Amino acid sequence: MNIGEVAKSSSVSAKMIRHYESIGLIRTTSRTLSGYRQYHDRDVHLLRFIRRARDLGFSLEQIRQLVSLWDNPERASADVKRLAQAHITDLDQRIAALTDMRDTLVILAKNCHGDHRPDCPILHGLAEI
Amino acid sequence: MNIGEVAKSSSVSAKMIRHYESIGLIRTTSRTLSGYRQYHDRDVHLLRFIRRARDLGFSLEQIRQLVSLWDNPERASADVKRLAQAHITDLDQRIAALTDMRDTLVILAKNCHGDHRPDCPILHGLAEI
DNA sequence: GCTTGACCCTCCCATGATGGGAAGGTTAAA
DNA sequence: TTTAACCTTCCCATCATGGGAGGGTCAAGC
Repeated sequence: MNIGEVAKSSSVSAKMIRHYESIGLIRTTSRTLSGYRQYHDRDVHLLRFIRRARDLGFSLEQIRQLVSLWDNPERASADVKRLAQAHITDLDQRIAALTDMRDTLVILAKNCHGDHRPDCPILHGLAEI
Repeated sequence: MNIGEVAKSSSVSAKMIRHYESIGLIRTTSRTLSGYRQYHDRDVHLLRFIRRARDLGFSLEQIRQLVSLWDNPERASADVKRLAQAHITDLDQRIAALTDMRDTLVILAKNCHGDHRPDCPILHGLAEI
């Protein structure tokens, strides 16, 4: 399989596949005589795994660890769970931060007439909170 | 005032103040003979305004518009409100995306024993969702 | 008057994940 | 043989922020 086909069936762009190779997240693969990368089914599986981890918001550094656990039949599920829970905590913090922003902004916007007049509690709030 | 004092009282780092100047978010300021930037109280106010807008998650591009509205006594509050509501919508989308990730991950983690055994629904989920 | 430490200056580089695009080689079908 | 659709590497951009090098300036204490 060439990189384009793998990209299509894994939903990871060719650009990203090359990038993941360059940072050592996936192994270098064999090449044809003309230099084209050659892939197999197992590469598609790995890239799908990576893609799903990305979709869940894991960083590439975390994914590196997840892949290594995935690859290791001797792993302890506790190690995986620890990674997942650290990420859940991080997500919770980010959600909380965004929610705080949102709530503040909603309050400010609620008091703004939103008409032709210049007076605006939003600008006021930004200037004087 | 030198840049360090402004940085301290606006909570915007000197590094960022220079950067904001370089991208035209704030005006260039006068200099001493030796080249030190000189600031006044109004600069501190502007930087605090910018800092608060950043704290609410506005992008520098949005802040550029907010600053221009803030500066303009003829503004219509509707323009400010429109900006704010676009940002609220954006925040809501980001919160929803992160919450989806979190919920999926929580479900996966709940079913994971988290012990010494290798079997792990989290890895399973990533490999086969 | 000189040293010293705390400032300030500009310039370049790094982050994290992703994409754009240039310049050029390869393949397969018409 | 042409052509279109591939592939290659390399460099640059995003966004907001910081680190650090290399060097100039200022003020306080001796």
